[in-house]
Amino acid sequence: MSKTYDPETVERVARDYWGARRCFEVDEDPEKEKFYCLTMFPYPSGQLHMGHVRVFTISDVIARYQRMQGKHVLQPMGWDAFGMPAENAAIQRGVPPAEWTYRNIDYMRGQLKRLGYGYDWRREITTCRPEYYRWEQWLFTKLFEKGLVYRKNAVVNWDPVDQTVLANEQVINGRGWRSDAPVERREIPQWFMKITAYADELLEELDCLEGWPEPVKTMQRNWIGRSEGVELSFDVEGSEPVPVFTTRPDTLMGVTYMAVAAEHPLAEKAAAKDPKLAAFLEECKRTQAAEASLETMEKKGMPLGISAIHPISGEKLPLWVANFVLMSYGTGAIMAVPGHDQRDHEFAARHGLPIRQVIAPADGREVDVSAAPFTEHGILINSGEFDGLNFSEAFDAVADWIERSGRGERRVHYRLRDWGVSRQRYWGAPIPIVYCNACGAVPVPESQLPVVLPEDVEFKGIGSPLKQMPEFYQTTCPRCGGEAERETDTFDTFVESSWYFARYSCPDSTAAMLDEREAYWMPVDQYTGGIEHAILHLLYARFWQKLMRDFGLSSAGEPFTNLLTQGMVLKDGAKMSKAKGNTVDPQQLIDRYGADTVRLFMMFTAPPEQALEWSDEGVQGAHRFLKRFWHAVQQHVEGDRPPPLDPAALGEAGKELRRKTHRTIAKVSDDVGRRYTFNTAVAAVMELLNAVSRFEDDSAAGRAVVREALESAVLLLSPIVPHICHELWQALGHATAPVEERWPAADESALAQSMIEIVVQVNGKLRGRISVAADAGEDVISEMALADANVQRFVADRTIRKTIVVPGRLVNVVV
RNA sequence: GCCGAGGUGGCGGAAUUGGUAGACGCGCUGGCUUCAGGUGCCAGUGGGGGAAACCCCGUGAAGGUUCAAGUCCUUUCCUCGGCACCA
Repeated sequence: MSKTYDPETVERVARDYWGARRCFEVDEDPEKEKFYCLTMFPYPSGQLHMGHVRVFTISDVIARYQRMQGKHVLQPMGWDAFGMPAENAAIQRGVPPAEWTYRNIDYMRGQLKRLGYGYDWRREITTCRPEYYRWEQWLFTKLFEKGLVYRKNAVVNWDPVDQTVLANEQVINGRGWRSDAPVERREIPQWFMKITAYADELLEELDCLEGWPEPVKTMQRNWIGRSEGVELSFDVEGSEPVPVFTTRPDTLMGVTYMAVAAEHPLAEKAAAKDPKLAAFLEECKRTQAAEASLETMEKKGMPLGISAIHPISGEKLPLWVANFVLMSYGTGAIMAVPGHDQRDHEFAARHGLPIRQVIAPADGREVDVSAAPFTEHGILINSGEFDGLNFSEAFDAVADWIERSGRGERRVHYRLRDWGVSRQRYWGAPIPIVYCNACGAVPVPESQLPVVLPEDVEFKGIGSPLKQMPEFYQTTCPRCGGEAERETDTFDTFVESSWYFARYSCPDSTAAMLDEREAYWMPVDQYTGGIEHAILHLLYARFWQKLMRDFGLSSAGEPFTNLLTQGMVLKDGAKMSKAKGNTVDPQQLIDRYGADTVRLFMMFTAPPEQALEWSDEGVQGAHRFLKRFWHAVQQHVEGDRPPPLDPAALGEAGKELRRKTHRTIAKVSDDVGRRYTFNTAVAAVMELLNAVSRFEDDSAAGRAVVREALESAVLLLSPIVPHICHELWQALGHATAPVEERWPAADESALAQSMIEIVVQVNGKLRGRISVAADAGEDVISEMALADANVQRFVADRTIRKTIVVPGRLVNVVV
């Protein structure tokens, strides 16, 4: 064994060993317990960033640990290869998106191999390949037949200068990022998937996902946003009645005005005769479509000049158009109760509309609703026959009244909206639809799939190149054979990432989207990825899993049994990003220190769910530890090989080191296997190695204890720093490799201790420590505690009111 | 605005079930090694007092529950993330 630690060589040897033995290639084996360990696959942006290294290392540690538990572990890797950056690169550098993407994939694959991740590379998936996306096109056509997809108008950000649709990301302060022109909201026809048809199931099954973090489930629950209420119609002078949805029918008598969205037909009808109003609607349509900006902007509005009629009182209610009412939620119109709703109150205060109290606090408090709305549930007042009812009584009474009068009914609404999957972009999977003048929108038949995206394109950045390619869009109708045009929009890239996890089980299947191998591997046992995907990706993936189940492609209803969401990598307190210029290139660190140092730093610096603060000194510290580890083993193997360990022959110091070894095994097993706190696992092994370096018994028995400690440390660290552990394990005289070894088990007998330390408190403050027999009774312990000199000083002649003994931990004397 | 996470030494963090606050590492200080820089090794390191034994203070802020609170409750301040076309 070399005297100095040379990561470059050590890591090459380990990699070659794993590669030659195909250690990470797995096929279905019904005899063995499977473990499917997956990370969210990367977008091939060019090179790995620190966030990638972090998430892949976390997953690789779990996979390698599970392997050492004897499980049959699948860990695949692939590329989420469609997306906007490829188009931007094409515009900026004149490289076609496909070429740019494939080049990036080749480079990043090399980086992943260099980092030593245990992937089954035979299963690699690249989503921009027709053999992959043909199956999502296929499923889309099946969904079309079942009525689970449909086309309707939806709002996009439109850049009037570049004549193109902009992503929210490309809108900066309301202007196009390239043209700097004010962005407009424009309605265009787009394809939607009916995720709302699965809203209840997506919501209810969250309760069964015990392996998911509670915050993620809460976010999904809120996102789905199930609310029970009533839908009712208000008559309008000279117009059709306007339906509204409310979760607070108990506040019906507090309605003082009504408001509709700018896109609402009533608003547009009124604007036809009123240029000022038309200008206001234009202004609303120019502002950004993102919810965050809608919610924070001023509550602007204009009266439509017409009134609705209150269904009970017959009172006239002015109708307004308001920028905070969304056409996409509920009915696009609201009954406004300024006395008991925050937004209605702000709007009423700003526009001088009346505010009326109809709910009083149940505890009899006085509230002034003209100053601030009272939004809690309470007792009805000023509501005629409904006075005195509480929330649920009033809900039922008003809902019954509405249903009896035929004005509406109880309804469940969801915040969740159907998923718009159309993107007016080139670099995505073509939506497999043909438009025929005679037959309308016709799905492409299975025999004509895939609809292949042409990769050899000229890219100018104005609109989608597909619109300039008649050889792509000119076609014949699959139904009538007449002239027809293909859809030139492509899928949202979330479509590819909604089913790739299942496809890893059978990536080479040409006959079907999924085959019988899926049943062995799915669902994923451990899924790891960024918290930023807590809602959209994870919800869409759950939705697609249910679709695949309902088409008989899978028997699993949920795709991911356990979910780990890792934190971001920060530098100087901000997320590492090119825009902020605070990135650190992992490649430079690998070149300088080796993969193990980078992996160790990532695992040691913070627990996986927390944000990780970058530190150059921390990387050096990790490297220093690996050098110390190397030298500890190197020094040990230089001496004579010790005889087998005989626990009975050990002295006190030997027993102590052995106890430390087995305590460390127990702690690291728990930290890595259950808690996923890799930072404390590393810390525990560091403590063990510190104990080894302080241990001075160089006798045969002493060296045997040291050997056990070192061998344990090597196995315990091998999932985190696999290359160096591979080398050290063999240096310690083993013919095998850690990757083939079983995880060590703590020896209960080594943990036993005859004397333990107990802390003594007086009135909750630490005043002394005593050493007692491990099996001492409470009486003996409190007697010894009181005998302690320092404890005596604080007790003195005061009366002891109580003595609390916590076995094995502490005594608290209350005086 | 809504939703979610977080706030502990100079820094990253530990404290797993309400029971010794600061494990482990970084940094810093002193010493040894070295021509020197670096590396390596040893010791110290929350703040204040003390020669020491020890004592007082201390987990964003303010209250509360408890024999005992970083941990539970109430109020509050601040930071970060998501909000449907970034992936």
